[in-house]
Amino acid sequence: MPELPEVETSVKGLNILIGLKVYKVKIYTKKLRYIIPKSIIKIQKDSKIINIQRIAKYILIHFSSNFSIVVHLGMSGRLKIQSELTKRNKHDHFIIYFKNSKILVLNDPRKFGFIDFDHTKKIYSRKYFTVLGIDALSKKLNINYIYNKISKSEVPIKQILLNQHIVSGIGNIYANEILFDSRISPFTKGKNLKIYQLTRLIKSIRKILVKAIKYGGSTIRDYASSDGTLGNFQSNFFVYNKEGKKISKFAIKKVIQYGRSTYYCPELQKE
DNA sequence: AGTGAGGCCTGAAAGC
DNA sequence: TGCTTTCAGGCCTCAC
Repeated sequence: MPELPEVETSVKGLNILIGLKVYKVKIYTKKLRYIIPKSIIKIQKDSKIINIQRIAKYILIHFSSNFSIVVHLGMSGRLKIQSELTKRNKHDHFIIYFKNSKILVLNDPRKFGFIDFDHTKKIYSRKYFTVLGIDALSKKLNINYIYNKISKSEVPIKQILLNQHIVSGIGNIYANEILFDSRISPFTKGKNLKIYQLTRLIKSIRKILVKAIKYGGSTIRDYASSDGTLGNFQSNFFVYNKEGKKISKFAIKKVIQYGRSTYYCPELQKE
C-alpha cells in the first residue's frame, strides 16, 4: 500500500497512543517479510509509548523503556487501533495490548511488511535506514542534491523517483502523479533532465505529497488510517489508474516500466 | 558500481 | 457460473 502520505497519515492517527501503558505484546504470525524478533516481548509491562515517528516509509514507535519498534507496511500492511474486545481478523499478525483496553494491530495480507525491534540507540543504524536518500518532504531536497545524484544516470526518471536511496518516500502512485504535474516524461533519463525541469520536479514532489497528506492519503484498495477513516486523495489523481481517460483531448497511456505500471500523457509529457 | 529481472505473498478483478 | 490468469501503494537478492 503505502507511500509517504499514507505512512504519514498512519503516524498522525497513532499519536493518540502516546502515553499509553503496554501490558502485553503478542506475535500471531512469526514471519512476515522477516521473522519478527522474539525479543520484542521485552517491551511488555508498564512501558509507555513516548513518541511515534516516520522515516521515509517506515514507522518508528519509541517506548519509555528505551526500546523501539520499526514497522514497514510493505504493499498491503495496515496498523489499526481497536478495542481488545474486537475479534481478531484474518491477517492480524501482531498486536500490542494497552492497559486502557485499546490494542494496536498490524494486519498485512501479503506479508511484504516487517517488524523490527531493538534499543532506541541502536535502531537508527539499521542498514535499511542508513542507505536512504533525502526524505521527499525534506527542505534539504534541492537542485544541487538531485543534480549530483542523477546528472550522469542512464536510468529513466520514473525509476529514479522510485529509488529510495536517492529520494525516499515516493512510490508508484505518486511517482506517476509527480511526473505528470511537472510535465516530465517518465522515460527521460536522469542525465538528460534540464535544470528547469529539476526545479519543477522538486516543486511537484512537495506539492503532490503535501496535498495527498491533506486528503489523508489515497485509498485504492483497502488502505485506511489507523482509526479506520479512508484517505481521499485518489479523487485527485490525474493519471494513476486513468488509462484511456482524457486530459484536454489527450489520452492517458499505460505502459509497464521495470515491472511497474507507468501512467502518463504522451502529449503533455514529452521526452 | 550500477542495472534489471525474479521472488516474496494473498486476494480482487479480469479474462475465458 | 466457475476456473485461470493477471495485477497490486515495496523492496531485497542475485546474476550480469
